[in-house]
Amino acid sequence: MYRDLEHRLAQRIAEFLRSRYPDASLPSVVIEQPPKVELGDFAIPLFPFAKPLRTAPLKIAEAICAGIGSIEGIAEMQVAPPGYLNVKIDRASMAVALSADQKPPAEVPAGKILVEHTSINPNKAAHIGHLRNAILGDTFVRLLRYEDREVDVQNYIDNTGVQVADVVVGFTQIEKKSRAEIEALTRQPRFDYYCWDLYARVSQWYAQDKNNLQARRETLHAIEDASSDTAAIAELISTAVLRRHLETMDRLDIEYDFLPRESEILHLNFWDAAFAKLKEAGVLTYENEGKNKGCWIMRRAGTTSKASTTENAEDTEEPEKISEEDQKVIVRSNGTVGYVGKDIAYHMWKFGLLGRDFNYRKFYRYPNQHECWISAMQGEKDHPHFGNVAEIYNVIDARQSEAQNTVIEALRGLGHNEAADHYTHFSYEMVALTPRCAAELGYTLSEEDKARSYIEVSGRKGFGVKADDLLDRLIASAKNEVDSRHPQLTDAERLSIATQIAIGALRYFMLKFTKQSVIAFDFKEALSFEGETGPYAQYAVVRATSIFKKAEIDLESFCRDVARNVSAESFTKFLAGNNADEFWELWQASAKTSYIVDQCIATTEPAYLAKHAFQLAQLFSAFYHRHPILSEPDEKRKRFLLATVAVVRREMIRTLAVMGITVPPLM
RNA sequence: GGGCGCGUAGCUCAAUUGGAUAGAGCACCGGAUUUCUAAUCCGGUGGUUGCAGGUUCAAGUCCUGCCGCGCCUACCA
Repeated sequence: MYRDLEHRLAQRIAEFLRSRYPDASLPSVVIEQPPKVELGDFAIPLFPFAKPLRTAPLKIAEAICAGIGSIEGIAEMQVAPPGYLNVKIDRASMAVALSADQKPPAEVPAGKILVEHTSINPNKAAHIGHLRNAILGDTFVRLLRYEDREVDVQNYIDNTGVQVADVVVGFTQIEKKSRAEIEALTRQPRFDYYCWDLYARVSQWYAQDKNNLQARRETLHAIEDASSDTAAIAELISTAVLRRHLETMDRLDIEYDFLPRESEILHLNFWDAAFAKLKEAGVLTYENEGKNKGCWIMRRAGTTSKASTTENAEDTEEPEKISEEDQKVIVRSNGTVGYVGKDIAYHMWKFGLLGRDFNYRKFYRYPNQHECWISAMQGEKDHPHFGNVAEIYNVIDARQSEAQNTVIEALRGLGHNEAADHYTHFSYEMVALTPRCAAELGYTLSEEDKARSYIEVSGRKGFGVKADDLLDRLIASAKNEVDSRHPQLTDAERLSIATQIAIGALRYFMLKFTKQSVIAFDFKEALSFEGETGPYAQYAVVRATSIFKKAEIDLESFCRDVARNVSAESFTKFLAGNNADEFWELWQASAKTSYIVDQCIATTEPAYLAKHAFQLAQLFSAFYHRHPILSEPDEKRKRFLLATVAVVRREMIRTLAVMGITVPPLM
């Protein structure tokens, strides 16, 4: 609604200026929000137009104001020094539309979108860093689905890499466990915790004696032979840990559609297909000398050749030499392909550019019956179609941006500029621990670490907060509160509420920071249920609902009735006039949800959504406190206040739902 | 050394991507409920936006140079 109106306004102003000044080349019309509600709903700064039009900004504003005529949905325009045009929405008609939950028709762009997130190495328990990834990714998926885009969610599983090999080494070399014993262990409830500790021990074992690293090399090699016992053990472990990850994420209501695995990328020869194309296009070059002698290399992303900056028309004869430090090894001198190479092949598949496909089988069925598929050597005959998408988003932390850019450059080198342009590295910063938090967890810190503002989590060292532990703590903490507030409920009911609160707190916490900010994790902040938190927003919804409950008004029929029978006049009475701004603020904020969703998608920044949820809740809480509704004697005014609550409540629930947060029946 | 990013209130973070008086939460101080739930609300204290220049009608935001911090920079993934 709001988004639509803003768009129309910008268009009309641009048209007006074009017709008034046909010869001038004009900058685009920027619309922003005035600092205070009294000033209006939209503000157009006219300073950028002063020079091209050779007219003072104020004069331009006056000209628009006087000449533009009426615009549907806009009530009035005002000129504001030193050069703004402030625009007010026709409040009553906007309120009528909002009450009826009208949505202007929007055309949904064609083409499927693939979002890849989570992608945890299946060799240990998920930790808070992985939670940030999964929550950002899942929220982005929900944002896209809110706009009716078709989305596939993929979780890439690196089941043949060093990290899995290390845990295999732990079981076979350190613990001397047999395959049967390991199989029994995988059936333990939290097998991933066992691996967490073991993985840390393996790292220590390597550090003790460099010769121990030989075991890693041998294991890594053995895993590649799918028929070996070692490969079977690796498969056993990685599959069991993967299952645990899916369970952990399911606690947060995060689901996947497809799990492509590195083992299939390897054994279905994706790389061979990609390698041939990359060689043919000259993206990869064979290195004859230096430290990378015998490797197939690519130019490292972000580095530029000296020659290409000048206008060298056609120098394809002589592929220019990449300096050693700008070389990225894709295929090692022993012929094995590295991670980036496999990623290039995988991304060619994503865009349908590889000419090969996975085989698929069912892997995990969610309690809601949703089916999650996995790549396999022998697949099922009937399966959904994955890959071959128009657009991709990879939720991967900022440390991997160079690798991501290398993949994009490879696609460009192959001539797939269209694909490269629709490849978005959804980059975010890591979650680290505050020194206080680390100490709390029982780690001894060096003096140097104590002085830092945060310390990086390390799976290798077993240093971090496990996702399930954090969730358990959040639930326990919320349960304490619910127990004392609602002793009349059954234990199961209280647990269910506490769980919703815990998830609300966690998801909000991970989303309130902008992506590029490192989260210095601290239990005190993460466990907080007050102030700018998920529970604050949930609580606002609960209060809104309880008004209707107490009055024994059925919310749905009330909304239906308002939508059908309300007139603009009945709203005007309360939304116009001098003291109406405090009410209008609620309606205006409620109107913005789609606008905010747009913004989140365009900037790949879900934090704006969290801000929106908080703003709605804050406005509502103040309103709730100031205006007793049920005791309101004026029936018409009471009805207006209820209509206000109903709309704000609806938008809060919607916004929270996009963040993956549900609202408990009471708190 | 090179690449990417960060530096804003005591602490943790925002700032509609260059716009009007830099805003929230926490902490601290003082207040509010016989009322629809106090996981709430209202008020107060708190700022030379790391430093120095520059561009612009307008700079926390862009450019240059410093200072400090983090990450990346393996024939690991």
